[in-house]
Order: sequence, then C-alpha cells, then structure tokens
Amino acid sequence: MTLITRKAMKKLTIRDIAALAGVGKSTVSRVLNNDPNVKIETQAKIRKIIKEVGYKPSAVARAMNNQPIQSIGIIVTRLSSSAENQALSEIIDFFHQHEYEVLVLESRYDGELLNTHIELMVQKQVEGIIFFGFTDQGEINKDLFNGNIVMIAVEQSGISSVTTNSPLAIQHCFDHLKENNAKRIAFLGVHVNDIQTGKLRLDAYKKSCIINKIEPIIHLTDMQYIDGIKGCKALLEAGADAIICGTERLTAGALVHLLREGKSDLPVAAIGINDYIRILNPKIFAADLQYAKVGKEAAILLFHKMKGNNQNSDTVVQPLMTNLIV
Amino acid sequence: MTLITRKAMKKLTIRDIAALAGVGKSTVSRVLNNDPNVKIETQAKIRKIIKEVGYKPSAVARAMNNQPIQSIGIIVTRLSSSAENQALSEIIDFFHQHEYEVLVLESRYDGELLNTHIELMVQKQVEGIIFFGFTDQGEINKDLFNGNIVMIAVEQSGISSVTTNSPLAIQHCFDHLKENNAKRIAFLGVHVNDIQTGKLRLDAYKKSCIINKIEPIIHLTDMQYIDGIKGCKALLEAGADAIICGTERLTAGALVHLLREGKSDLPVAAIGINDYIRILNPKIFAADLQYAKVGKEAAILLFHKMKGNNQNSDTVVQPLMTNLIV
DNA sequence: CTGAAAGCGCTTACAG
DNA sequence: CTGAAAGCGCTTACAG
Repeated sequence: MTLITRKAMKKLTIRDIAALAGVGKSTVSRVLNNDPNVKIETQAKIRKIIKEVGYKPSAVARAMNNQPIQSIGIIVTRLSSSAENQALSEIIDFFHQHEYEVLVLESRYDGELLNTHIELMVQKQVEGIIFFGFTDQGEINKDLFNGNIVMIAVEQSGISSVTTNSPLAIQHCFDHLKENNAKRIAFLGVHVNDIQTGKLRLDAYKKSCIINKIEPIIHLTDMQYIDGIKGCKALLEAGADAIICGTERLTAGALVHLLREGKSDLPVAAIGINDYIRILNPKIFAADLQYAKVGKEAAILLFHKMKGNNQNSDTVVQPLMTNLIV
Repeated sequence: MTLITRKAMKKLTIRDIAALAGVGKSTVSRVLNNDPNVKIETQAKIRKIIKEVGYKPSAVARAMNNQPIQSIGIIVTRLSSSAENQALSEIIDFFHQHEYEVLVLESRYDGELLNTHIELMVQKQVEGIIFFGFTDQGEINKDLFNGNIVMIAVEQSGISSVTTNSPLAIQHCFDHLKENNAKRIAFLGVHVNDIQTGKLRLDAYKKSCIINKIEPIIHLTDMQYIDGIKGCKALLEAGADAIICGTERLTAGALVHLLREGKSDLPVAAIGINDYIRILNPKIFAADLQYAKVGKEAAILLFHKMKGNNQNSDTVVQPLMTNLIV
C-alpha cells in the first residue's frame, strides 16, 4: 500500500470491520476483547479481516468506557544523574513490559516545579507516580493518585518509599578501612543541609568514630569534582591515612587528586561506584548503592499498590544495601 | 475536602458544570475552549464554578473529537549515555512546554527492539518521534507518523536528522595540535564498524594527515575507559607526541593513563567534553559536540514538521560546534 | 451465539 | 449570545 493511498485512507473503525465481516459491531468488539462467547468460525473470520486491513482499535475510544489508558508518571531530579537514570531505566522497562505508558519529567531540585509536574500528572490521570525526592521538596499530598505514590531517596510519613541504606554503607566503609589498619580514617562529604547525602552519612561516620574510638577528621563541601579534589587535599594535610568519600563525584575528585600527587596507594572507601571511579583506582573499596535495584523495587512497589495487592503500610524489606519502607 | 469525600465523589463532567451554572453544555464547552462568542458575565460565572469545584475536562473525551492527546515519542539508545540524556532533557522540556506528552523508551542498540518500540508508538498514535540512531538499526519506514520523524546522530534519505559535525571537530582538534607544534599527532578512536563514532572520525583524521603531510599513527579499539588507557599506552609507545581522542570515554581513559605516568603535559585534543574530562586535565582542548543543543534542534525540527511548517524531509541540521579551550 | 441500543464526556454545526 | 442535537469509536447490558 503506497503512501498516497495511506494518506487518503480514512481511519478504519470498528464499524468498517463489522461491515467487512458481515456482522454487528458488538461481535467485533467481543472478539477484540477476547470474549469466549463468540462462535469460533466468526472469531476466525473477524480476526483475519482485522489483520488484513491492519485495523487498530482506538485507545481513546476504549478509554471512554473505563478501559483507562494505563499510565504512570516518573519525576527525576536530573536525567544527568547516573544514579537516577539507572533507576529510571529499570522503571521504564518494568512498566513498558506491563503495557503502561510512562511519562517522564525533571524536577531540577525545584519544589515548585515538582508540584507543577505532580499537578500535570493528576490532570493526565496517571494511575500512580514515582519520584526522586530531595531535601527542600516540601510536603507531598499523600492522597493524590489514590495514594499510589512511591518516593525514592527520601521518606515522608504515610508515603511508601525506597531508599538506599547509606548509613550502613558508611559503616561498611569504615569497618573495611579499620580492618586494613587505617588509624586516621577521614570523611569527605557534602554539607549537612542536604539531609540524605549530607547529614545522614556524616552522622553514620561520627557514630563509627565513637564506636571505634577514632578521632573524627571531617571535610564537608559542595557536590562537584573540584570539591572532591580540594577536600582530599585538605584531609591529607590534616593527617588522614584513609578516606571515606560520601558521594560518587567526591570520590572521583579525591582519586584524581591522589593520582596527581602519586598517592594512589592511600586507602579510599566510597559510597557508590561506577566505571569512572573504577578506572581511577581499580582497588577501591566501594559500597554499591545499587540504583538499578532501587528503581526496580520502586516499580514493583508501585505496581502492587496500584493493583491493591499491598495494603500493609509497615513492611520493611532490606535487600543488600537497599532499604525499603513500604 | 477530606479524603473520604473525595473518594466518594463522582467525577465531575461538563454536564454537572452546566447544571451548576444554569446554562447548556455547549456554553460550558465554549468557555473551556476560549470561544470569544460568550457573554462576558456568563464566562465569568462558569469559570468561577469550574474553579470552585475543581473541574478538569476529560482529555480522553476531547480526544474523541479530534483534539488529539498531543504526544510524541523519544527512543534513546541508553539513558546512561550522557550525550543522550542531555539531549533528552532538552527534548522533554521543549515538548512539555508545548503541552505534549512525551513517551520515552530505550532501544539498547537493538534494531529489533527499536522496531518494536516504533510499532508501539504507532499504536499509541503519537504525532511524531525522535530517536537516536545507531549503526545497525536497519532501514526505517519513513512514512510512519505522517513522516513526522527526526533521527539523531545518523542519516537516512527521506528522514530529517540532526547530527553533530564530528569530522569538522576532528579537523579543529588536528589544527589546534599542529599550531602548538605537535609533530606526531596520533588518533585514538573506536573501530570503523561503528560508522558515526568510528569511520567518520577516522576518515577525517586521515584527511587532515594528508593535508598536513603528517604520517598517521592510529589506534582503534572498543568503547570503554580501559580501552582508552590501553590505547593511550600503545600510542605513546608508537612515538606520539600529541593525541586526538575520538570519544569521551577514550579521552577519559587516555587522560587517566597520562596522569598515572606523570605525562599530563602531553597535548591532548578531544571530541566531546564533560566535567570529568575537565578535572582530569584542565588544559585540554576539546571540540564540544553540544548535545543539549542537538536535542533542542531535534525538538524544534519535529515540532515544525508536525505543524506543517517544514515540508522538506531531507533536512539535516547541524548545530554549531563551538571549540572550547578550557 | 449475536445485534440494536444506550452510553462514556466532550465538540460543533445548526437553528434560533 | 445560547441550547438541543448529532457525532466521535468504542463497550456492554439487554433481548433475542
């Protein structure tokens, strides 16, 4: 069939198929919906015609009759975040397999934008949403989407969330360095006004210091590679003989500094791991936050909520480094 | 309004609003569609009620009357590609602002998967699609979506595309190194079975060699950081005194090797730039492929096609490529 | 096993 | 300026 005729062709409807098959619209509809109460020969005839003419029922018309266009929304903070796009990839894949449409938006760490996006998704009538939380996001209305909301990375009472257990990751890092006889284990992290990435991790480090009776050596800074470089320098000057890095970027920055200074043998333990970090120091000890798994868990959790399979609000699952609060 | 009442509440329709306002459905519909032929007081009254009760017209019902649910599809190869997620971010932003829904899928360099995705989008009746091409993607049916297709990174006759001018980028890199008195300018690239990233860039390098009467020193390898490290080592052994790196990962790998060897003063020029590369060598010369701009251009191009402003299907847009000396 | 009819929530010519 | 009516492409009780 050429382009010309395709363009000229009117869109086929269920009425056309019915006429072609010499049956009523209802019967075609039944075949479309796999209703078994249709004579087998009639089914065959209708399916044959549908295939021949390439008829596709209108999703919109079906939606008019409460066969909703199945869709969910995802709001990431930044697509450029490797943690987030790993998780996103899993979420998209999961819902695609379950024949859901997936709407993706970026909040850019902007609470107002987040709310605008959520409103849009309400209006689009998505069945549920998953979003990456951040420190200043503000309170989320947990009744939206019939409660079909899953947050990633932050927690709010009454809303299910999937978080990574970064305090435990810090503890593992600390223990590892200690076992390798480090005496002056330092911490390179981001400022505590960031709750998840900053405060929680710093607190975990301090706790390990107390338990192990080691004097804390702390440098808190911003999020960029350059901050990791400068921070590492500062910690070396403060006499650190091992460093725990609180984020992937800080880790990379620190490792670059050590490379430059020819001190790559200084023990480093890191929260989060990627190929970039591996190549800077193949021997690094890292606690993998497993964001792909986080995404997968979030998807499954939302799916079960939407299907009503999960009424329990207090389940706590904890696969490896991942901490789930359902 | 409490959760209980919300749940109990039936969904409001245009009929409810009409009753509440004491007018006909048609009049409410006109107000909804900003028809000016409605008495101003009537408009005000209706709008007030709509706001008070929080009525939102059903997008699905509107879609039944040829006010299509405006949507487009995007197929990236990998969300984890920084080039692609930069472009994606711009595309989503653009269409979001124009009130389009955006469906995102990953092809994972799999031609079959790409086709499945395209079929799904046909079925979803998106108005157009943008996708990132790759070497083995196979032929694309250019008549789909009424021809509203924009490809990124590869070209096919009859389909609009946005590509980066990487041969020109190579040339700039070469010229820069030459001006800085490099004599043995080597090329570190990926295998030529990858047309865009491999063959085109290698050919451009060879051409520059001929023009400048410089003997080629070539190392072709795979895509990972480790390949960049090994490749750089090989080129140094072959006597290179300057290196052009064909991809971001190879650049990063090469720079890590130079750092390890204490040879960071060796001149390197790169195709593509990111913070990671900058931190490894702040003095690097890089030709920025500007993927954010690529995304923006692709979005604009598709939008114009869908609006019928652009009848030419062979348009190839190449965003300006600015050179960065960081 | 099958068809005619009503209905989903809108839009838009048509007639006033 | 406004309303009654027809229609968009389906689904699904209802009646055979």
